[in-house]
Amino acid sequence: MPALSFPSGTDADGREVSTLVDDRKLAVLRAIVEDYVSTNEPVGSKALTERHNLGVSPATVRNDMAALEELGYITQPHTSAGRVPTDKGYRLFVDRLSQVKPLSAAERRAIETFLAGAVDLDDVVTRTVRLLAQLTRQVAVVQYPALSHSTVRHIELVPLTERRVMMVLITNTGRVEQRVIELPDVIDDSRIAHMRAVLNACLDGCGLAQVPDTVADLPDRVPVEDRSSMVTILSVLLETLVERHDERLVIAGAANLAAADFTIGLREVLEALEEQVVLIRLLGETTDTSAITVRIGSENPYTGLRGTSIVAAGYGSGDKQLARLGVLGPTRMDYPVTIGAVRAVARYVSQILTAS
Amino acid sequence: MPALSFPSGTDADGREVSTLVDDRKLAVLRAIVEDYVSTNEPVGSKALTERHNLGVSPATVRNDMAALEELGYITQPHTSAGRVPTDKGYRLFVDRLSQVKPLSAAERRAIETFLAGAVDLDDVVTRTVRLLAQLTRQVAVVQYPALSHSTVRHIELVPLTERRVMMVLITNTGRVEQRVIELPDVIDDSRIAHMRAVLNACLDGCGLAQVPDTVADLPDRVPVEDRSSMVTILSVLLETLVERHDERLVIAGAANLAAADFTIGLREVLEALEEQVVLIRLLGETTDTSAITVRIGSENPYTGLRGTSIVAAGYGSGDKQLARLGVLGPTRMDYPVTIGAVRAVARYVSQILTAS
DNA sequence: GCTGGCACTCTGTGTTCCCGAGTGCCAAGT
DNA sequence: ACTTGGCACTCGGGAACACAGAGTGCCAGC
Repeated sequence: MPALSFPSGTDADGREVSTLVDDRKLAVLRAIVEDYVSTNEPVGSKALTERHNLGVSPATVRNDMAALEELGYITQPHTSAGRVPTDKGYRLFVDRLSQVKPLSAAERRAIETFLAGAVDLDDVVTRTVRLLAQLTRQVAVVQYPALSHSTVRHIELVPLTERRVMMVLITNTGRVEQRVIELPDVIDDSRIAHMRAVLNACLDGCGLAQVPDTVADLPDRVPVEDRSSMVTILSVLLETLVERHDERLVIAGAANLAAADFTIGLREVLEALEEQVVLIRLLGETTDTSAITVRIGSENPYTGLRGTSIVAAGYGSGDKQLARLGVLGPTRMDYPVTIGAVRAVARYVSQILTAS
Repeated sequence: MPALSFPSGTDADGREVSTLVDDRKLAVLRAIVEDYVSTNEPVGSKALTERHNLGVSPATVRNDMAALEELGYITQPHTSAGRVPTDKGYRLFVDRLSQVKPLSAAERRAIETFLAGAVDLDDVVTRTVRLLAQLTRQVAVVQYPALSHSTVRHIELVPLTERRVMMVLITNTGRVEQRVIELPDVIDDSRIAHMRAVLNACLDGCGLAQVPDTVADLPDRVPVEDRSSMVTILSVLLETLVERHDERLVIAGAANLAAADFTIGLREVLEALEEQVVLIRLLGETTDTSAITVRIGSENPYTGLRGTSIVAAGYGSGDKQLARLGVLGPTRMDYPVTIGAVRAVARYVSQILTAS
C-alpha cells in the first residue's frame, strides 16, 4: 500500500482540502473507494475499520464520513446504508490518493510478445484493442492513427477500366486508403503512369496536412488533355483526407459490459459504442503531452454515459501524437490498475509504431 | 393475413404433419407464434380466440394445444401458464406457415438511396450492416467478400526503404489487402518495377484460388539475383491469401440486444459476436443458391446461443456468391419481416457489387 | 478530539396469503 | 366424431407483513 501522498495547498482546490479535510479523512475516502470497487456494496464504518487498520474506531470514521459527505465526496444510497463514492470522490481519489499500479512482469512480457507479432497496421490496431480489453476486463477502444500527422509515402493509381482508376494512398504509418475514381475522359495506361509519377514526385514525404496547398498547381504540370482527370483525382484525394480524418475506431471487449452489473444504461452504452463520433469525443482531444486522461461519470460530455468512466491516452510514433486509445467501464472501476494498463499499452504501441 | 398454405405430404416431415395435425391446429400454432412474438408473453387459449377469429371456442383450442404440445411444437413454462413456441414450432412456422413480408416501398427506396451513396467496398459493407441493423432492429453481421472467389486486379509493390516493400493486392471486388515485406536483399526501384511487371503479367485476372499454382514457376522468370526476393514476396502473398481468407466481419446494432429482453445469455451473445470464427460458422456455408438460411435456437452449433436465431443470406456480384450477411436476434423474432429485410438487402448489395 | 453506547431508520428477505389466468377433463350437445 | 360449456385444480406473481441486521447520528464520558 503506497504511503498517503497529500501535498497540502498545491492548487486552487488544495486549500479547501487542506483546511477542511485532514489526512485521516482522505485515508477514509481512499478506503471507501477501494472497498466499494472490490465489493460493489455500500461500505459502512464498521467494515472499514475491520478491513483497513486506520487506528480509530468506527464512531470516529462515522464522523469523518459525515464530513466527507458534507463536502460531496461520498453519498449514501439510502439513509442507514453504507457510503458510496460520488464522481467528485473518485476524482479526488484518482488525482491525489491513488498510485498507478504498474503491470506485472508477466503481463508486460505478454504484451510485448503479443504486439510484436503484428504484420501490419491493421493487425497492430486489432491486437492492441483485444489486448487492452483483456488486460482491463473492460471495453477497449483504439483510434486509427490520424491521417493529419502522417506523411505521404506513396500514391498509386491502378487502372481498372478505361474510365476508372483506383487510387491507393499509403502513409508512413502504414495506413492505406483506397478509392475508386470515375474519370471524365478515357485515359490510357501510359498517361496514368505519368500522372502517378507527377503525383508522387510532388507529394512523396509531404505531410498530409500540407497536401491541399501542395497540390494546388499540380493540374498545370500535366498535359492539357489530362488536366480535367487530374482535377478529378485531386478532388477525390482531398475528400479522402477530410472524410476519413480520424474516423476509424476499433472496439473490443463489449462482452465485459454484461459482466459488470450494468443493470442500468447498458443500452445507452452500447449505443454510444456504435456512434463513432461520440466515442471519438470521449477519447478526448489529442494533446501534446503523453498524460492519461480520466473522465469520470458525469464529467464526460455525453448523456447516457453517466455511469461510465473513460481512461484514455495518446499514442504515436516518435514524439508525435497520432491518435488515442482507451477503455470505458463503470465509474466503479479499479482506476490504479486500469490507468496502469492503458499507460503501458499506449507506450508499447508507440514503441512498435516508431520501430517499424 | 396470407391464406394458410399447407401442401400436405410433400416431404418426409409432411406425413406426420398431414396425418396428425390438421389445418386448424396449424392455424393455432401460427396464431401462437404471432401473438407470442408481439407480446412476449405465454399465450392462452382464451386470448387466442379473442384476437384471432378462429371460429372455435377456447376449449377446442385447448385440445389443439395439447396435441401441438404432444408433438413438441409448443410448450408451457409452468403448469397453468400459456403456451410458448418451441424451436421446432418456430421451424414449422418458418417453413410452412409464414409468408415472407416484403419491404414497404418507402423502405426499399431508403435502402436504394442509402447504399447508392457508397464510395468503395468498405463503405458498401459499412452501410449495409448499419442498414440491416436498423431495418430489423437486431444485430446485423456482414462478411467481407471472400478472396477465394475473386480475381486479381492488380498487385502493387511500393518501395518503403531499401530492404522493405509494401505489397498491395487489389481484387476485382474492390477489396484491398496490404502487407509490408522485409526483403532478403537490397533491391533498387527498377528491379522492383520489373518484379511488379512480372507479377501482374502473370496474375492479372487470375482467380485467387488459382494463384498458388500460377506462381509456382515465377521465381524462374526473374534475374537470378532477384530470385530470393521474389520467393519472399510470393510467400507473403500466399500467406495473405490464406490468412485473410473469409476472415473479416462487420457488426452493427449490438445495442438492439439490450432492448430485446435478453435477460439471460447477453454476455454469451456479446462474446460470440467478438469471436469471428464462431460468427462465420453461424452465417453458414456459402451455398450456391440464393436461399435464405434460418437457424433457430438450438439448431445452431454454438452453445450459449440457445436463445438466438440467425437469418442469413449469401450475396455476391453477378451469379457468384461472394460472402454472406445476416442478422442475429432472439428466437422470439418476427421471422417474416426479418427474412424479408435480409433478402432485400442481400439483393440490393449484390446489385451494387455487380454494377460497380 | 476520540470512543462506547444507545436509540433509530432503513433495506432486504422470508413468509403467508390470495387472486386470477390458464389448464385438463368430462359430460352434454350438434 | 368433433365441439362446447362447465368445473375443479394448479401455480405464478403480487400484496401485506414481520423481522433481522447493518448502518447511522448523537451524546456523554474519557
